Amino acid sequence: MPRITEVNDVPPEAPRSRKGAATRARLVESAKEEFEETGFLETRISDIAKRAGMSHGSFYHYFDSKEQIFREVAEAQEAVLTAADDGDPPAPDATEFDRILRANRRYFARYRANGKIMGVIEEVSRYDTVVNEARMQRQKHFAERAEASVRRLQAQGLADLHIDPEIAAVALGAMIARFAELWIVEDWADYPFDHATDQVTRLWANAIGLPTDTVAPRKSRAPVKSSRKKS
Amino acid sequence: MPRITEVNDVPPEAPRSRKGAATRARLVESAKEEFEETGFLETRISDIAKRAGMSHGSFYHYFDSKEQIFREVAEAQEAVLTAADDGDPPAPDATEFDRILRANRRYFARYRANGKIMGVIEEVSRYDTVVNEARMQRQKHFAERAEASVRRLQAQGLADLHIDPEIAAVALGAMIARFAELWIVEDWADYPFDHATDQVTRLWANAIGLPTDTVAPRKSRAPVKSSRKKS
Amino acid sequence: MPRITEVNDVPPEAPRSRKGAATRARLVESAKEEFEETGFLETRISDIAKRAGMSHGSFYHYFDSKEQIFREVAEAQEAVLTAADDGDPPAPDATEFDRILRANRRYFARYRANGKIMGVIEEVSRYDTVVNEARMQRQKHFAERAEASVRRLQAQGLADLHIDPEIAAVALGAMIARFAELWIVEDWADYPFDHATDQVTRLWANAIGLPTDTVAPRKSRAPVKSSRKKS
Amino acid sequence: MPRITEVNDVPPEAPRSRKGAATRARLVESAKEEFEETGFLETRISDIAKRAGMSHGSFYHYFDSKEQIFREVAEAQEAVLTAADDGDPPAPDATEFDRILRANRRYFARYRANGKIMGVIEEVSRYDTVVNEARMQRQKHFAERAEASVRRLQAQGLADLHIDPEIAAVALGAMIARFAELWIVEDWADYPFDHATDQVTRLWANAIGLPTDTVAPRKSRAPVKSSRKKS
DNA sequence: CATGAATGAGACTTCATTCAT
DNA sequence: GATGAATGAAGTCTCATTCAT
Repeated sequence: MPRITEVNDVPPEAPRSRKGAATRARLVESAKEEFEETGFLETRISDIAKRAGMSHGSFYHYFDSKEQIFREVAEAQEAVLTAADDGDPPAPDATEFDRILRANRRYFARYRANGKIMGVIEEVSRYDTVVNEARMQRQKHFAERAEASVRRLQAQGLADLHIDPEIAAVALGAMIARFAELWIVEDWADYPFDHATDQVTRLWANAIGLPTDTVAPRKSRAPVKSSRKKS
Repeated sequence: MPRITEVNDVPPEAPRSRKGAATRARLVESAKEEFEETGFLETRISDIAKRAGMSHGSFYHYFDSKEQIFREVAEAQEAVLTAADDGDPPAPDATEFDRILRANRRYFARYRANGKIMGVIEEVSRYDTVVNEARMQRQKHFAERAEASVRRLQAQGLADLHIDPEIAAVALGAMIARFAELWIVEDWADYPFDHATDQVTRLWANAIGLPTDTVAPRKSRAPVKSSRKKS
Repeated sequence: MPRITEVNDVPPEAPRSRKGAATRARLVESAKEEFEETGFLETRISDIAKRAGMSHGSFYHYFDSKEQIFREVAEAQEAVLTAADDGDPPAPDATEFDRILRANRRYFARYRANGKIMGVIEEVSRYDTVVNEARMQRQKHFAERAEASVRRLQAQGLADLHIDPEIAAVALGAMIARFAELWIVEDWADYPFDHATDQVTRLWANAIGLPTDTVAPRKSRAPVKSSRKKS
Repeated sequence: MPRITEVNDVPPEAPRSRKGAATRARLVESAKEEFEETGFLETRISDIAKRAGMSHGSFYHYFDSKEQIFREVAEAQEAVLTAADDGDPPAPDATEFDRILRANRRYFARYRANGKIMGVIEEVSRYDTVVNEARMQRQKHFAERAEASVRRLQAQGLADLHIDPEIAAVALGAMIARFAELWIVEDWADYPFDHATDQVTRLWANAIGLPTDTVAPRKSRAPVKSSRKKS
């Protein structure tokens, strides 16, 4: 299991028949499930093939290695996380706080819907540079949007001018990402979804100096005593 | 390389002679270096032994497995990160902001001094529950201190009462931890140390509503154009 | 890739249609090219099929195995080497030496025109008895002609009676064959074609005691210093 | 089974203990036997290990691959063929013919004593450049000695000046080598050893114009009818 | 304590060959 | 005839771990 740092330059060609495409899709599906249940390192190629109902040799018609199929799984997942909004458009009179809240809620909801595989991606990104690259792209995607947002708010006099938008974007993005991992993958505690989302967004808003005066305290049950799961 | 989830209950007995203890220490030292250079998965036990200048088989006099020796390396590292303050005591008239800044600076400095191995710990913690446990202890260590701090500040009227101290502690700890990894391990950008430290602390302080009015803007070069390294 | 020692008794039926015959010919052609470029062992059936512009599975309509198609390629090649004279008939007053020279020149010229595949045949003949058999037939073909020639010359008083015609035929045939391989396949040295041909023929003639007095020294640049290529 | 063209740059280190050296020697011995009985391609690493009475994994302590161990076997064999004379020194009054005869007899005797492995070397040399290189070295060794010999005889007026010593050396060396292979490996015919040796030497001597007048016809049973084995 | 030889479980890969469409 | 998906036998190789010396 060598540390993977390069992409194979000659991946197996795309399937040429409808049946082949279906088989390939079945493999990706099975791979995702295996990775979720068994983790990356423990998953064997023959497990994936067996789950997809075919011989292990068939795997090699479609993928060169476990790394390669994982990258496909991971990329699909990253795409889900960074996909454009999929719900109702925000109310026209939504506050800035609401906009941020909405984005965070979407992120956490999507993360939670795929917690298992997200954990595996976090793992693999540490030793597969290709996967790491994809993860960094996601990070960057969010960081850029956040940075632009901070600059805009600063220009509008709504955010603290002492804040460096670039660092703020990275640090707050880090907060969201790592909080999601701790909360959902590591099972750190089982905060109520809305409460945690609201609180984290409040931290974000405060951090950049966005006034939250207008924000009703929400029945936010804080301060709660503790919902911690692990000591 | 099975996913490790249990600690071996019968570790090799502690070395009895002085020479044995020295040999053991040499192994730990060599292991750390190998892990830093090669990563956990790629490092072989024989590499560690060779670097320590001894034969392959001798390793087993001191450790049961690569996992076991890694845990020792990782625990030493976690201890360094959470060690009590090692510098001059804070000035008696230090502001609350300064106290937080001081803690963050210490954390980043220590993290930076051991960036390589921290990255490997992040990796391994994803598939070795013992290592993960140690990492979670660190997280918890910081979270508890942060939570207590927030509660105290709220009680003193210095922090936003809408903030849930528990979630704030976890989220802000996550921000610090992940920002450190991105900045130092992932080499996301090369922010000047003091500037980044100051900015992140400012975000923290703002987040909990700690007044920063009294804080001189510092020659914080913000807003900077960009110091990003990777696109 | 088992050592092949038997011929499959039920080869695929000969193609029935014109199109089939053309396809089959295309395969043989492609196979020869692949073998020349890649060698026998490294060539895969799918390489041959791909080069012939058809799918992998189609190969089996025409041939049972890589060995079988190689035999066809090799036999065609052997046939070329042993084919009857193709040029002008020898001058009626040609000397015996000239007759031998003419035969050798023809052999070397044909060998050289197909050096690549000849090398592969030499290789494969070592582990495919069918190919070896064909090669031995060629050897025997030349040996028989040579033996008859020696006997005739001995009867005419033109050759040394101490020479055993059978052994002479084999040994001199071996000399020609192996010299060709060294010179052309192994690239031992780049002797001028006419010079080498002349010299080797002279050795042959001398060996059997055929008088070469009548042979003009030819502008044979011998003794040359050296034209060796490899040390 | 890739076509091998390069030597591994990091071969397993030499055995460090007496026992290891013995084991290694046992492997080489077993490998030679397996190659002789089964041929190179058909021999599996586990066959070699099993014959040497050890697990297949142990093989990898000493060699990286089948190719590597074969090279060692082949080199030892080439060394045998080119070793200095091992018998009684030639009589001081030996004729030039006798000297050549003696060399040829030695070569054939050694070749015959190792016919099986010589055949395998011939095979492997076609697809392993390292083995081929060793074989070419042997060829060159003989060619150089022969060339020097021809030049000397020419200078002494004992050899035909029309002969190019370089080409003669290569061609006559080729004759000896290939005749040995046909005779001994290919089992072309079972010529009596002395008769064949004598005849081939006579061809050699004649070829370069070395007078053989003084040579008693020897009870050379030539001309024999035929001793051919294969049609 | 130290050595390094020996083991063997376990996974990976290739590719000739079959066969349903 | 042609296609290309599917199979699985067969062999390779690694390396953690044991153990006799």
